[in-house]
Amino acid sequence: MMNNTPVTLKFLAEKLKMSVSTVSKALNNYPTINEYTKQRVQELARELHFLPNKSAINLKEKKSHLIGIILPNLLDHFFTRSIYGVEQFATQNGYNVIISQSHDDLEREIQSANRLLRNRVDGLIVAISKNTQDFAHLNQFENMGIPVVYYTRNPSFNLNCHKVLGNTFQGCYQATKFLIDRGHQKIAYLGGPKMINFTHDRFNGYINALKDNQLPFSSQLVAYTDFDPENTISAIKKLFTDTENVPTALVAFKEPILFDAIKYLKSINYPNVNEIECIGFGNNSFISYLSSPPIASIEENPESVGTNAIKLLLQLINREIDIRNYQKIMVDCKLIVHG
Amino acid sequence: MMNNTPVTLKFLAEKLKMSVSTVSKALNNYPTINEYTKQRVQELARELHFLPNKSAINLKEKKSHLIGIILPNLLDHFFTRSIYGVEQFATQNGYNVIISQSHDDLEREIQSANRLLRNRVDGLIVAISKNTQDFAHLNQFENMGIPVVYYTRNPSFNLNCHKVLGNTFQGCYQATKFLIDRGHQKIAYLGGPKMINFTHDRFNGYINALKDNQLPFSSQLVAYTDFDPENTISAIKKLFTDTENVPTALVAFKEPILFDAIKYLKSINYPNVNEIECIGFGNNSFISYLSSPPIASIEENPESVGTNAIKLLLQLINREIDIRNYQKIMVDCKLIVHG
DNA sequence: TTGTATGCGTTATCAC
DNA sequence: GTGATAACGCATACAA
Repeated sequence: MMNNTPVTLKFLAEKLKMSVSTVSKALNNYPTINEYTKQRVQELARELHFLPNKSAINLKEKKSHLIGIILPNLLDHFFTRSIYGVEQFATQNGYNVIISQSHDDLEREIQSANRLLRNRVDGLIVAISKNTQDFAHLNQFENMGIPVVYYTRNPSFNLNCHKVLGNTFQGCYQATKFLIDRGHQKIAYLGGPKMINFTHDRFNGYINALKDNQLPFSSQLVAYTDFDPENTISAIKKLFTDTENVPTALVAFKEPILFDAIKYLKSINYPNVNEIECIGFGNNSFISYLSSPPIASIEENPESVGTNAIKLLLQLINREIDIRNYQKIMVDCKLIVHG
Repeated sequence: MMNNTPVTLKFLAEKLKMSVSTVSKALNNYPTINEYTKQRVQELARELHFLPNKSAINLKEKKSHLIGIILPNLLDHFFTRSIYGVEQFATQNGYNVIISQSHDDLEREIQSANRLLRNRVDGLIVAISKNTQDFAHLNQFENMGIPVVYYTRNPSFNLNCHKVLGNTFQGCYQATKFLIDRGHQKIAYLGGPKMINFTHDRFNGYINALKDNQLPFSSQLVAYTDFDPENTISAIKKLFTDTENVPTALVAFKEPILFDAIKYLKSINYPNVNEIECIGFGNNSFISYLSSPPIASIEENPESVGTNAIKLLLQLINREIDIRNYQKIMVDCKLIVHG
């Protein structure tokens, strides 16, 4: 059952007493090749389970057919779901996807980037770590003519890069508006790491919803954290200790962080925790298991973000869009009301 | 900044007025090459950012340096965590990992397998779908001399394949024993799909723990489900309706399914739900957010399962272990008591 | 309609 | 110490 001599074009050619190029053309359905010849070649190829050697094709075409993707963490369902969109479309177009996790660590992100570069990926999709401020390791790619698409997390100050983003402004606006419409006057905002664009757009959505509905803004109602539960607790303490200015609702930049917040409030027996109406980004499937779930979630449509990223990347790879013609694509969020 | 002529060995050779082979040897630190020559070559290579062409090397070495991995779903933290172990070790050894999700669907698993075969992966790691009973699509690999390692989910009846498994017998035994030691007499067992080896080992662990502790077995206390919440509800109905034989504790084959079960019991206002002591496989990080969390979890050490799988696979690829010398590796579980 | 020759970028064998 | 040459497997321009 196990073949020792590999089945190559040459091998087929010898068996068929034809030239290698005829075999090659026959398999690739060249119009100049005789029908009968094609049949003979294709039949033998099938019979001997001929598989074209991908490395040889890659060498010839000067392509690896590999797409690199760097992201912080696959335990975050946003990224896992975004992968789904990427793989789907990449696969359909003959590309394989190599996933590399940075664990939100700059050093590992740099290593991932260098490794993917050495492996000559044809394009890169990246969600930067929370510490990424210098982009030399990512700029290498464009300098070699390899397109890069930043998705979700990206250098917000930089216009000279391709971006695919969730429209977190709109998402946050909608969430805040929803809470206002339910009669809340004191809506707290719990924001994420300031380095990355986690913060600005969402915060602006929050602010604008307040303004558009004639609610006053109070800096007492805003606090920032990151992915460390300790910092979330500090932030929550800040928001909920001023007894004269107690929030009755809360918008958080990310769902697990919101859960940490609620967990803390419960742990200190904060009065009427269940009456605080909360909304976070994510729409995590675990919500259905929570005893006091958020009243709604901001669905970020990660699959769509992923699909848009890979579609743009392939257009750049295929030179359908010039690599210097920087694109920005926004994917709308959707408010999902629970229960 | 953007190079148009690619930096190849030939290009370097011309610049340096040397032969291509000398440049190649210099870069690979051949002992026969003059020290000064090496320096000149390596310096220019660094200066011009020379990157050896992976496709050419792959062609020469008859390797793709690609590892394929087929698994049901990345939303399952077990698999996501197992990936971590795989990637870590694969990367260190110069391999890239291509992940392919079957979504527990046989048809998609077959497509994934064929795609990975076409891409000539050097080895395959696979957790089969819940419907996989025919293995032709996976046997292709071994027939071409490409090693396959089954991990976690595998054809339990088949000894002629390489396996890396969590020791679910031991995990389930430990969990059941733990509940017995806490005084429970009626411990229910909620098992998974019967096709795959989800079931046998765990069930045996349960049974053996009962037996070793002189507790009677009752088929009333055993029910089976899969990943469909509907079926879980049916199973739970079976377990908790016989009022004379009501379980006071429950062991479940997978944590999210356990959560579905508890959620259902709560939804029907089952009396004293919080007093039912539950244990499931997984040790999901979301547990800390649950108001009535399981009393303990069976930690399956997925990272270690992944690491063992890739280590075995690389040994097979490198012919350090004969491909017909079938290996079976067990990774112990650990009972994690919460709170 | 088919075959010959060349090149993709690298490594390895053998001369020199 | 260094260099010419072949080979890996495939695709294609050109010749026949």
